Amino acid sequence: MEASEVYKCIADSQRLRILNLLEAGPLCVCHLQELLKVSQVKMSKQLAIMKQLKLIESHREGTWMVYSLQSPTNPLLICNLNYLREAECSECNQLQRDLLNRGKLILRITDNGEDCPNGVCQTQGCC
Amino acid sequence: MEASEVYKCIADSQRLRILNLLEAGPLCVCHLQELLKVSQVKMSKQLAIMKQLKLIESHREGTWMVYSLQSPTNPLLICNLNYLREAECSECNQLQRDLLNRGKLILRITDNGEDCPNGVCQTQGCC
DNA sequence: ACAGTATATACTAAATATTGCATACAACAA
DNA sequence: TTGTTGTATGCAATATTTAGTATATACTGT
Repeated sequence: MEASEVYKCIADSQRLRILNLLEAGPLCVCHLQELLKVSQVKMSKQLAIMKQLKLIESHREGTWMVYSLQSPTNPLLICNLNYLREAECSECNQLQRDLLNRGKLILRITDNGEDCPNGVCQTQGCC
Repeated sequence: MEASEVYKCIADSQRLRILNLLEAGPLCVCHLQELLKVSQVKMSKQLAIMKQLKLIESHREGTWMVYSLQSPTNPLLICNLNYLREAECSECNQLQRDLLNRGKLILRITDNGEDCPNGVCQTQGCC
């Protein structure tokens, strides 16, 4: 894949945030929506864009669609995620906060026994 | 500066090529035009975009405008240029070829004693 | 078969980015 | 001053991206 396609993708900070979250583990659409506080339509479209680029992949679990980084993961993407996690800018701080919120979300789901894609929360540190 | 602004900038492969060339040393507009085979208007506009983002800076030498990476250089930009120089994709190969062509251009200029911004070719490995 | 939940897509309007032409400006040389 | 070269910019046309509404699909439970 061309580098510029990856850049165009991560030039949108919402998409960057999604990729950052997915690098930590798979998530279903509704939880991504909740973490990013974004409408269903928009989330679905963002995911479709990245799926088309083969940066992410999805599988169905009942009515849920669970998304994860496509393996083998794109090295340019990983390179940039690693860089941004250490860097200082408001977007970078957001990426950190997102990961913390992901942790809280998973905790809440397991604690409350909330519905979640089949066994994913327990077995894969998600969703 | 926000990361997404850098990404939006380098998502355009022409701008990426310009930045790659400038990382090797300063160049004036007409030589950038020649190396990228692009119209004067377009080159000028691309440079204006990157100057506004403070990724590059310029100074005048007679009628020439000489552009270089703004120092301190943007670390995210450098990180990506370094990555792409080692990577395998058609855009990455283009970056390599551009650097070779830059070498040939400088050689030709010094050999032929072509006009060039004052002393730049001799003293700074350019232009 | 029907209703409900989760997700995707078609279509449209609005916002942004890109392109090219014409023109302006800045320095220089005659 | 005038002409020339190198470069920048205003403007209009075009292309691309984004955002929202409505609707469709896929699965589940009854």
